[in-house]
Parts: sequence; structure tokens; C-alpha cells
Amino acid sequence: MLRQERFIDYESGTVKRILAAAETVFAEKGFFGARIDDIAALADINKSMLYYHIGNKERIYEVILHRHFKKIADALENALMDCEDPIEGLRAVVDIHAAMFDSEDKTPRTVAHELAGGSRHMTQTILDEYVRIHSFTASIARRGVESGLFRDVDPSRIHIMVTGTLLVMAINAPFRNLLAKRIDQSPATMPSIDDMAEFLMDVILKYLTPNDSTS
Amino acid sequence: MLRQERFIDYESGTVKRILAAAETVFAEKGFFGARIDDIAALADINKSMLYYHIGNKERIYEVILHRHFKKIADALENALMDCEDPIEGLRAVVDIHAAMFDSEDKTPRTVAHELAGGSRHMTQTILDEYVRIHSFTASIARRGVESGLFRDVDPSRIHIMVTGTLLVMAINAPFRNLLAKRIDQSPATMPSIDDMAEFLMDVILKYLTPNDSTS
DNA sequence: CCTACCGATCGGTAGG
DNA sequence: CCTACCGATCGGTAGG
Repeated sequence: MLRQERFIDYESGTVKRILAAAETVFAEKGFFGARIDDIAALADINKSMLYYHIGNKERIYEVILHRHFKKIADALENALMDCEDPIEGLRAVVDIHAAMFDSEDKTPRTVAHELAGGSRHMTQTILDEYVRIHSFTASIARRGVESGLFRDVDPSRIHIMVTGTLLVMAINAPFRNLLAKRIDQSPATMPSIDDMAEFLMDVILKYLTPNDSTS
Repeated sequence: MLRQERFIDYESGTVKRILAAAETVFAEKGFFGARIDDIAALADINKSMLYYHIGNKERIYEVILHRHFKKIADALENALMDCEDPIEGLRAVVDIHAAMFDSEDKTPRTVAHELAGGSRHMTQTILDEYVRIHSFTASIARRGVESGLFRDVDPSRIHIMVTGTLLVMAINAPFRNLLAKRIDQSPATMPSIDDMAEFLMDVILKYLTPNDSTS
């Protein structure tokens, strides 16, 4: 009866198809714009199966949102496991966010929808993943300061600058295409998210290491 | 018959009430989440009057979205009219975006919803306002380079870094409050959008003017 | 896993 | 004939 409220069989092929479809639809329309029927149609299953296997619209959404945050946290953990150098660590944080926020990816659009909607679906477990994500930037900054390499600065400012710039850069893609058409400029001449990641890294390093000889 | 499709009497008190209500509802829920009935209820007006005075949901939304972009462009134009100094100009661009993206304001949430949704409602007139907005940053950067004060850099990178960081900082506010509760930290200790604007200005100036004696 | 439905609400429009 | 506006309801679809 209430079992499907608690337990989700992630090994089930049906569940995987539902989650893949839900990820796409939520990324395109956000929670309010997404339609349960669209997810069911894309997953090629009966609508009632969504409720049987996972739960209501809110529950499916929370599973998807959690997965996006966990994916970023896991990628950071994997890259920074045996990284001692603060500059290399910072570069990994920037590059991994750029990779996760590729404009083809669903992560940036879903996260942006959720933030714009007032973060009304942020559960404790989702917040925990963000705490993990943020802790990597914080520990890199701390190590940089301790080794005398970095200027002492609130790491959350660096983190918001990196993630904010790359998030907007990612969801901006359709807008920049319209703009390129409007001003009769080839889309190819506009900076890519990888260009932006490189630029960000450059700007932040020049700020954090002002006395470095490489400046 | 079809006249109301083209002409909107912005002087009408009824129109003003409708637009104020629509601005609030669209900011909270985005285009897909917003309900015509909610807008009508908030404006304390009969629903059919929305269609009579302005048009359908899409048309109302486009009017609101245009107003947000125009407001930013007008504020920039006003501030930069008689500004010669590139550094002062850059500071004005950052400060005005920070003021427009105040977390209490509707502008950042509506813009973020639109970008996350794939910029599906961007008309030519709205794009024109963005071209105006961007042109200010571009001309400031150009003047800075010409005077030998700034490093030569693609101005759109600076612009996206400024607007991206501040936009996410603005719509982040509810998320940061949840986070502060989660890690048992007072929200007061978290950086405000004005702190972030100051930080951004500092970081960008250190990048653009590396040889400046004030570094 | 499907068919057949529900209470309510959606965006938009009818006549007067 | 115009304006500003109302009560009631249109055909479809929402989550469940």
C-alpha cells in the first residue's frame, strides 16, 4: 500500500526508463511546466505506473533533483581524491562544473528552474549533496591559504562566482543563438562554456595569487 | 475586434493593476506555473478583462519580460550617460545589476525562469533591449582598452560573469536560507548580493588592470 | 501492467 | 456604434 512511498527499485528497467524520461521533461519545463503524461509517453509506459514504481510528481522530481546534485558531488570527489595542489584542485572544480553544465545536459536547466522557483523542493538529502559539493571548494581554498599560495577569501564567494557564471552560461545557449541571429553574427564566434571555464580560471587565479610571477 | 491585439493602454489603471499582478505571479512560478486565474485574483479583476485589455497569457508574459529588460537598459543608460571613466562605468554596470537583481525583486526570477525554459518567449523587441544592455559593457571595455587602462578581452565574457554571478546570487536567496538552517549557521553571516557585487568588482579590476599600482 | 475513470482546474471565450 | 465590464460556461487536461 504505502510501500512505493518509501522504496524505489532502481535496478528495474521500468524505473530507469521513467527516470530518464522524467529527467528530460523536468529539464525542459521545470516542475510546474512538466506534465506527468509527457513523462509517461516519453518512457512509453502507462501513466499509472509512475505512481506505482516511484510516487507522485513531487517525489519523481525530488529523485531527479537529488541525482543531479549527487552526480556533481561524486565527480568532484573522484577528481579531488588524490589532489594536493590547490591550483589543480581549483581547476578541477571549474572544469567539472563546466562539464556537468554542458548545454546539452539536463543538470543546469533543472537546477536553474528549481532556484528560479524559490527552491521549494529542496529536501535534506539534496541539501546534503550541496554541502558536499561546497566543501570541496572550501577545503581547496583553505589549503591554498595555509600554504601561503592564495589570498585569504570567503570560499563561498569563489564558489558562487564559478557556479553562477557557468550555470547561466549553460542555460543561456538558446538565448545566445537567438541573439547571434539578431545581430547577424555566427554562433561559432560566441564563447563556449569551455572558453568561459578557462576565462574564469584565469580571472580567479589572478585574484587569488596576485604576487605570483606568472601574472 | 482585433484591435486589442495591437494596442495596450498603459495609462489605464486597470492595465497597471494587471501588469503589477502578472509581474508577481510570473516571477514566482514562471510562464508554465503561472495561472491566469491567480493573476486575475491578485489584480482583483475579472479574468476576461486580461484578454480584453492586453491579450492572452503569452502576450501578457511578453509585455512583462520586455519591461524587465527595458528597466535594466534604462537604468544603465541613465547612469552611464555622462560617465567617461571606464572603471566608474564598470562599477555602475555591476552596481546597477546588483540593484536590479535584488532578491526581493521580480526581475531576476522571471529572467532565470525564461532562460531555464529555453528562452522560448524572447521576441525581437526583448532581444533589442538586451543588445542595449550588452552594448554598455562593450563600450566601457572598448574605452578602457583604448585608453591603455584595461587588458584587451572579449567584453561578453566580463558581462556574462557579472550578470551570471549576480543573477544566481539573487535567485539563490531561498536556497541559501535553507542551507544556513541545515548547517546551523546564521543567515546574516552569508554574503549579500551587495557583498558579491563588491567582490566581483574587485576580482574583475584585478584582472583587467594587472599593472595598476592599487593592486 | 492496463482500462476506465474521479474532482478540480486549466487557458480562453460565449452572450448580454 | 463605442467603452468597460459581468456571470456563466466553453472544450480539454491536470494529478491521482
